[in-house]
Amino acid sequence: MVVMTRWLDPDEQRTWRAFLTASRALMETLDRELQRDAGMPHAYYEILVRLSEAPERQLRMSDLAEATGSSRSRLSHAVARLEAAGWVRREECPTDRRGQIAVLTDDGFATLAAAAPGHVEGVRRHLFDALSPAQVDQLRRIGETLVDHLRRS
Amino acid sequence: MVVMTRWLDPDEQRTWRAFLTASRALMETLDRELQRDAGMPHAYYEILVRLSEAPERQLRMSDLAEATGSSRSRLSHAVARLEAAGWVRREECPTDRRGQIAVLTDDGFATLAAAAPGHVEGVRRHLFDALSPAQVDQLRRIGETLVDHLRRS
DNA sequence: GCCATGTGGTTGAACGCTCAACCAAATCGC
DNA sequence: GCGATTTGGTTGAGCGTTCAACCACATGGC
Repeated sequence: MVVMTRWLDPDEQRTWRAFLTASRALMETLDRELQRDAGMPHAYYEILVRLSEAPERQLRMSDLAEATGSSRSRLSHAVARLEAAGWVRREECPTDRRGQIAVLTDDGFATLAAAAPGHVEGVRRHLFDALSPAQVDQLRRIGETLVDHLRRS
Repeated sequence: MVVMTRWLDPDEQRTWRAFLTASRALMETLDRELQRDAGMPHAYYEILVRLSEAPERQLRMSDLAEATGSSRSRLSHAVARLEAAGWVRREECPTDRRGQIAVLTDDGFATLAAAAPGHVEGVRRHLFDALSPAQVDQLRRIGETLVDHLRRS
């Protein structure tokens, strides 16, 4: 028998569109704010954040790619730009001669520190201020469930 | 007094990162699937969907931009590509000589009809299959709340 | 040891998006 | 009516991402 498509019912339809519209609008808003206030896209901000949280403010390229959920290629291009901006520096890896280590510079840290309050404020205004505490909790569970689900497949 | 940043508490932090990771991973997965199976990015698919739902399968450029939540510029570029692919055709607007009307061609409709089952299946597999009915409901409310909130600001 | 395979990372082309500048037509104010 | 402003839409440059191809080094099997 032919496999039938399991179409979305009207409720699922509504859910999917609301989720799509909301997440896209939220990301675009935050991206634009960050671009305006800190001169970098959200993806680059996240790279700086992950580096700032790592021991000695440095990570192997592949670990950084994993942490930010980006491809090696994307990260490679991104770090090239961040390096040109003076916010990140590449170092050789002592234990694996193929490896590269991305290090957050003082300049990069200062830029991140300057950008963070505005960005956090944006996340709060555009996301958390709109939701009840119960909804925040629900969103966390949903998000974690999805991450888990997507990682397995 | 200096305005203090309302930092995210650990729970909010977790929520934000889970949401960020989940929505990005979901969009990337669906985008890749659609690119592979239908030769178009998700944004273009959505344009075709909106046109297919409109009366006579046509919409003014600005209405289409509104419906897909994209800028006029983005839509203009996108429709140019869709037109080159033969899936959309531009027509003059009879009531406003500045206006352009995007019309879904038969070819575009056929392409959409061919792509839809696979895409819907993907949305179901990657999103709805992971969530309980209660969570789907929660996600709808959260999404609609956010859309509303973002539209106001 | 040596070849085959896998892993870490980079590169360049193609593509989609953003932003600002721009043109044309419609609408407003008087 | 007529100039000023607004609206609808396009354009091109610049940027970030993707994808496939690639190089260098590491690792496993024999």
